[in-house]
Amino acid sequence: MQTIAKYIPDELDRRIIAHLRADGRASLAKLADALGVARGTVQSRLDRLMETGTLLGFTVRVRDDYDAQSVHAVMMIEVSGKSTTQVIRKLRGFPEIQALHTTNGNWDLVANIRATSLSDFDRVLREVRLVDGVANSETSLLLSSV
Amino acid sequence: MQTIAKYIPDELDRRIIAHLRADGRASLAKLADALGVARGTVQSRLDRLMETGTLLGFTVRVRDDYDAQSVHAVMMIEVSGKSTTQVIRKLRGFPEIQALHTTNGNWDLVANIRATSLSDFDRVLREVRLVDGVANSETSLLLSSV
DNA sequence: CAGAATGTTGGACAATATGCCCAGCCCTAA
DNA sequence: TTAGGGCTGGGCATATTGTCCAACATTCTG
Repeated sequence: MQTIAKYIPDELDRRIIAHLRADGRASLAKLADALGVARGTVQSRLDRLMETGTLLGFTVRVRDDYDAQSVHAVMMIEVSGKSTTQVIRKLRGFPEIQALHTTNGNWDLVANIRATSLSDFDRVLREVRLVDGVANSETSLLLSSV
Repeated sequence: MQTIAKYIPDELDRRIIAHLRADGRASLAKLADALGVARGTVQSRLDRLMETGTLLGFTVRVRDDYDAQSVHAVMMIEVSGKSTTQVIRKLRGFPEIQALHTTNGNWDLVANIRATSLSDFDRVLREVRLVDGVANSETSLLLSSV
């Protein structure tokens, strides 16, 4: 087994992240301007933050009540063999998978799924189960928040 | 006072949002390509989604342990008999339970748990299992966001 | 200490992406 | 039928990105 040293963001990294949290689509030029550093610096920092996994990606903030009429579920996934990394890469391609976590115990991955309709949801489930390396899965539809 | 009619996103809006959730920095051209519509369409839709407040803004997804080292888990709960309502009431009293959903299938409830330490987490698990009406449970520690 | 490695800077450049405009087309409501 | 709204494909100027580079400062290392 290999020990992966976690990248520790420094002051500048944190300022970049703070700005991106407020505006995830800010251009590198604007960020560099706001932070008082060269554009290339922001660019390389951002690359590194992504490579090291400190930043997982970019997303959009949606109004709270947006998901009212959507299908929400949690899917537990068992991965066969050592293909976890590949499976993760594949699953990250599903826009319906809102969050993806590794886990311990009976399962290997926990996915948060959101689809726009039951048929859409059904399609996603089928597709996920067809992903190479997905050995088994168990899905719980979240019916209501209580 | 003026009544603001809430803008109702249609199918295309929702597909745009789904993609942006997966990649908030995707270019309009790529989105248009992926969705099979003209770039101008995506551009005007996105403008409208922002103007109407359906979309609140863009942000970055940061690795879980960036802010604090907290323990995050999802707990599947089976309730015995017809005591679901009572169990829910009890569980809602746990500050560590961030979200609680009813569900179908093998389990009755899905709880999102966040604790500040492993020992704290352990305490919560024990207490939940002691709640009257909780017949069975299965907890998956979420190790990392991927 | 000297040299190497790393990071930042300012600048350059081509390739992309954006913002804005247009005319034409289709559909729906009046 | 007419008007309005939305989508399309296109054009065009500007902004942004990805990628280099040489120069300089700082840190690490033997």
